[in-house]
Amino acid sequence: MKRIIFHIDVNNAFLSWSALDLLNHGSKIDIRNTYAVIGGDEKARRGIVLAKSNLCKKLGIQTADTLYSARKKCPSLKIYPANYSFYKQKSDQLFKLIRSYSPDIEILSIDECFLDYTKVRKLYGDPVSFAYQLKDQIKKQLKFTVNIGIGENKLTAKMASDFEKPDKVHTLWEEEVPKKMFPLPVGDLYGVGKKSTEKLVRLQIKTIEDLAHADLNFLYKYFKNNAYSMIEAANGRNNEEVISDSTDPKGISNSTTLAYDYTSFEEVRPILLSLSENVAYELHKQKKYAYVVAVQIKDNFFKMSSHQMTLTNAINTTKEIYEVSLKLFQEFWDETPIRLLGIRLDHLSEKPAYQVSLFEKPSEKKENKELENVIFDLKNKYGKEIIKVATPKKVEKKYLK
DNA sequence: TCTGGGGTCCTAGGACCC
DNA sequence: TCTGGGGTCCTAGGACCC
Repeated sequence: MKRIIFHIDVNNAFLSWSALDLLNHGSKIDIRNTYAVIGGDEKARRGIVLAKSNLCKKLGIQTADTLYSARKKCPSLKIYPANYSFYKQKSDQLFKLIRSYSPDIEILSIDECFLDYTKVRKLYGDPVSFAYQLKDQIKKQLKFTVNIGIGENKLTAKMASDFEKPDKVHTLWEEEVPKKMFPLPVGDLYGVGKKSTEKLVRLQIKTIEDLAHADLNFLYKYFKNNAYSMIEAANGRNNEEVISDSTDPKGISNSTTLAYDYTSFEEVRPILLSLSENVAYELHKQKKYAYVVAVQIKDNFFKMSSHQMTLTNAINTTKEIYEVSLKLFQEFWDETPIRLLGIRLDHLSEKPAYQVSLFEKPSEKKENKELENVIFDLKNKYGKEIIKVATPKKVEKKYLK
């Protein structure tokens, strides 16, 4: 049986939502109709474009451009900071509205989801008219616009929502693939990024049509197992299911770009501590333990590297994560100046699988965990900022004892 | 005042085991 | 008296996504 899949995507999500936030706070202008971007803090070396208005897009400003280059393209550019907690509210409102029509939605990111229309078609009728109705209801109730793409699978639905914007409904049915998708540059295909595009173009594969008709054996030499799925996608074929039950995350990470390059272990320690605390808090919220701890470094040449360790017993406290990350850091840092530091937890488990070692005092361990549970529960109840680290030094002392 | 942060999935090579 | 082979786990890096 043929499926009908929707992909619903908020137009310029962060910028649209910030526009509402500003209007709520008495702004006279709607930044959606101006030369505006949402951008990071340049002084903190986070100066990139997170979202742009359509006017900016016309000037060639792209997401992830440096603000420096964006300003060159548009000297009168206005830059606004991101407001993630407000974005989360808007996102929740959007998914709640969509769920009121069907629980079968798969959330891809803060501003987009798939909806399997196949099962609710009998209730709501023609998919295209329903999509228009849904899009208009979102605009009316939530005051921002979306694009809705409709296809027989996730890939075509996703590609369709990316056609002309904003505030549009597009279909990409099987028979429309040659006309609507084949002429696009190969890099527009979902799953074909910068590196693959460069390689494909070198092989004279420039459009999605070129890729759709490419020889699998030939491409296999360059892309290995990815060659098959790339060709399938180019033909508009995909059989992934819409997965509505949100699956648990596979890992938890937290990283931070430093305001200047760090060159000493003393500078690094409090950062690792605070990263440890953040990931431990996330872990606590998910009631999980981690078997793998990794430390990530981006050096001042932008080279990323990481070092990880698999533990016999899964851990979950700040102290434990901090101790492991200190060890990992010391093992692999080659003293290159550091631009970014991160900690990632992997191989998460429901249980600690903890076996008390012969040489450990179990009571000490228990006390530490119980204290942290109290702290994290307070954070959950009253907000993350309720308990603040007094000074990194002091807390560090506590944890290192 | 140049380049974020949080994810997922895949691959290659080495260790280890039978 | 030249060095098997298959499976699994672990690590590091890379590509891609929003």
